[in-house]
Amino acid sequence: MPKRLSPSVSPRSIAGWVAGADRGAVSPDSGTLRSMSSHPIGGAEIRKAYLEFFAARAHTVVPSASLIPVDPTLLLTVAGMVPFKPYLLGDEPAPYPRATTSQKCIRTVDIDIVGTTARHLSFFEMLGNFSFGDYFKERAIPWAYEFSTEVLGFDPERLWFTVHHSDDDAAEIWIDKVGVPANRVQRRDRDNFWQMGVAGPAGPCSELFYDRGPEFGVDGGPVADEERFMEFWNLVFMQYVQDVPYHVVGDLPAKSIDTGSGLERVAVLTQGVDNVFATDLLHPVLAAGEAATGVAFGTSAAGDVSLRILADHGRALTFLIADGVVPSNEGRGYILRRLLRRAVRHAWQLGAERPVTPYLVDATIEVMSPGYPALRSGRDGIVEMAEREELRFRRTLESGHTLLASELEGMDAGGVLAGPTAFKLHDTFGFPVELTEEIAAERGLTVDRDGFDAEMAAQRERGRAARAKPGAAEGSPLYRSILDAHGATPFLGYEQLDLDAEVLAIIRDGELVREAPAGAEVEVFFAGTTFYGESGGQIGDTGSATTETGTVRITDTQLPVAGLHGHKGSIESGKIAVGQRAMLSVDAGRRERIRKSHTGTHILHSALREIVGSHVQQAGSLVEAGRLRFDFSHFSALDDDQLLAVEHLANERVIANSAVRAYQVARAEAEEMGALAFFGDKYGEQVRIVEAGSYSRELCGGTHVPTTGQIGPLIVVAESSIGSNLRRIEAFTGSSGYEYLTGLRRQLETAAGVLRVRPDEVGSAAATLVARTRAQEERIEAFEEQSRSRLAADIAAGAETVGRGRLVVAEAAGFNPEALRLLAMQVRDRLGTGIAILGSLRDSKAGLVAVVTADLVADGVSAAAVVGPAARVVGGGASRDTALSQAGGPHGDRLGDALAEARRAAAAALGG
RNA sequence: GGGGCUGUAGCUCAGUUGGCAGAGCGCUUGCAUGGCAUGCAAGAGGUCAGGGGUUCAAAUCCCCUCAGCUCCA
Repeated sequence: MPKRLSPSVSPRSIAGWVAGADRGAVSPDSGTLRSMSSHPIGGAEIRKAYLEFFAARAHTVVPSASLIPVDPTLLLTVAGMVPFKPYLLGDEPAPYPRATTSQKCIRTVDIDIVGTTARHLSFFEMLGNFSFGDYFKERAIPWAYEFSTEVLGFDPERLWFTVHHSDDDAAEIWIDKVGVPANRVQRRDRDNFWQMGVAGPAGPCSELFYDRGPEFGVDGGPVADEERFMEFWNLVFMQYVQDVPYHVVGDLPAKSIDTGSGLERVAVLTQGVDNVFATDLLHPVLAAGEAATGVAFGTSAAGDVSLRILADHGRALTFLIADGVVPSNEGRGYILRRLLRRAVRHAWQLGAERPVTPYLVDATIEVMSPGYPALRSGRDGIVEMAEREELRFRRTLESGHTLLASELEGMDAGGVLAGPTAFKLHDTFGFPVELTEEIAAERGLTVDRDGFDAEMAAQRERGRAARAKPGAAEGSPLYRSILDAHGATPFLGYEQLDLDAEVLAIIRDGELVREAPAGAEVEVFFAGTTFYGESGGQIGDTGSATTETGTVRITDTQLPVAGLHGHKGSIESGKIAVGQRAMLSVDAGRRERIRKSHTGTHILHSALREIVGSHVQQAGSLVEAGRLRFDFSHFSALDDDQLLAVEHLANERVIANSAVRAYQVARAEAEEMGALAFFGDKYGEQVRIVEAGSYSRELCGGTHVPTTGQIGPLIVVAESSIGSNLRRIEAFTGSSGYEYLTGLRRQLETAAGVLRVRPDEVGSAAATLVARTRAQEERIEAFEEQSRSRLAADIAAGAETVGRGRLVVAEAAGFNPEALRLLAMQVRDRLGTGIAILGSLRDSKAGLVAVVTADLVADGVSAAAVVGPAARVVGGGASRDTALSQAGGPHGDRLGDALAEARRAAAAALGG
């Protein structure tokens, strides 16, 4: 037993977690997991103890951030350090020297093995303590040991440790300072080196392992077996800078600590169970899976894997939806869809007939809402979203199932389903290959998995190739060097459009130059700028910059790296040089039109949320001079009434002419105010809020008009789909909106002139006209029918008896194929027994048709045989029907010959 | 961002090398019937998603647009 010390836990309560921890947790079969000693056992207890432990050591307790990271380069929050990345990388000053969190995370790289191991999860909570240039290894290591042994009560005899083979410091701290046996500190290479996969900070790490005992695997420490020796804590020591992975080029100025301890894994150890699914954090969700599918855990090995997947994915999808992710075919929406569909697929395989996601969501909320209260208030929306997607996928499964059945039809046992066929089912119809394999197996068949994988690889390659093309040469190091040399180039263009600023750097043809001559295409950087760099959907400003020796015409402004404004354009006259003062001047008219669109976008967004629903979330936008485009999440197309209502509300808000205010606040404050924030934008600790009236409040760095009235007409011109659950709305603003309306009015007046009615009568007049036209068409049709009838009678009257029936051959001018066929049928009906052959010349092309009465058809006479040779005479072909064969050809001048040919063939058929 | 697939009657879908637009279910009407998917008969219902092209002839082949499904990144 470890010696008992009084844990140094802060008495002050920690926001968010305490309530949850106090409720205790329920184990699968043994009542509460409230510990009898002072050691935490339940998941919520561990979470609380961890945060209190580090709070007592001067760490700021930071609430779990959203699964949607602020960092636009990341799809999801995949680790506890993600919210702190800017501080760890030194991009932004940390607001506190130390922090501790229990961070919700999603990681799907290991998704295929979830359920098959004791410890892999796609959704998990990461306990972490962080130091931003404050303490380093010397404290991180002893604290990790102290928490493990004294707070968690782990037996020191069972703890093992790894360090990087180069990291003597860490080994020394473990052995000499902490006093663990040297033989339990093992050295590893890349397993104990942390990096981002790209150039940047990196460092060795040290991990803590718990020996679960001989029944779990072989002896020899984590180097030998990671199932028996379970990793539960990773301490990352960020101390190096590397230019490419594994190539260290120097030391980091401020060394940092980033640790991560998987809450679920710790719970396995404190609760004495053998896998994460048996902990109080997962088991209730697994039980919900049993209830939903009617399959009890322990029935079969495959069933157990499925139930575990339901438990894990159920938690993941609940949290993803709660954080605003919508199932879609791209980005994080696609990850959600894949998790959800995998869960549904397993439920389906277990024979579940009812939707299972509502069970999983409710169980997850029950377990997790103490720590995440927002889950409970969002419950109905989460269930609706999940169930909607589940039902949709069930339909996909049904139709894929029938497709597969028809593919397997007629295959003998032992056969192999072709890889491309399996791939097509997967790629085109979304039918999982695992299901294909399983269903094939039921019939004694196998699937060519290699062929499938090859198709899959080809698909991936296509995606990569398409991706590699556009952003050819980024030249990011170049920009980085400018930023490092001069710092950020502040944007000063909210209040003014002109500015006197020094030229800091010039890039020409991908290289830094001292000066650039007339005609050169350049990207120029100034010490400050009034030009807005494209971001948040708002396009970059244009204008000019003039120095004492020349002028640059600026055609676009970008932010190649955060904080650095690149002004792209060409030297219009003279030359410019680094170090000169430049007079910057933004194209004021264009900026004004952009401002109108940007504020208009916010107003449109607020109107959409009000009319369509609060599930509407921004998924991207484009703000240009005079027009805007806004992408948002929504299930289906907006109907005309909704579109009209949105436009109406937006324009009411424009007309109300409310004030638009922009101000800076701390990020936490903004979140409390409920400002709408969106991924893809980068926000520091200080954020800018833009408010319009009382209805819109968004985090936004863009430029806006001071009052909404200045937006002018906001005219919605299009609403379309850009993928499932994603819509796009487009609108004109300002004078573009006005011009669009006047254009429409001109069109209307033109139409009114043509119709000779007042503009407000155009609709009814057009409707009347269409109705009258249709009536006339019907009358014409009737007349044609009559005249066709008379003509048919005349033609039939000219029939002569040949052999065993009557034969008539006639030519009628100007009949189209359809009319000719109808005529032929009428002739046939007046013939009794016989053959009719009609020809028509139209636009110098020949049309032919032959009909044979039913009794002759039964006798073996074929219309196709009669008219086929004739069709060849006019250079065409004939249909193969025996009762009626239609033919034709381009050589109208040969129609007479063709009819003669047809007559001969018909006479022969009649035996004449 | 890059692929694949689909769009035909109210619904589910057929439609052969391009040649008379169909089936089942549903609907209407009539007749039969002691029900639980009742039987028989008649009928209505179509911009073959929209537009352009090729062709003597296009639901069918080609191009564009719209809508939906799906995979990859």
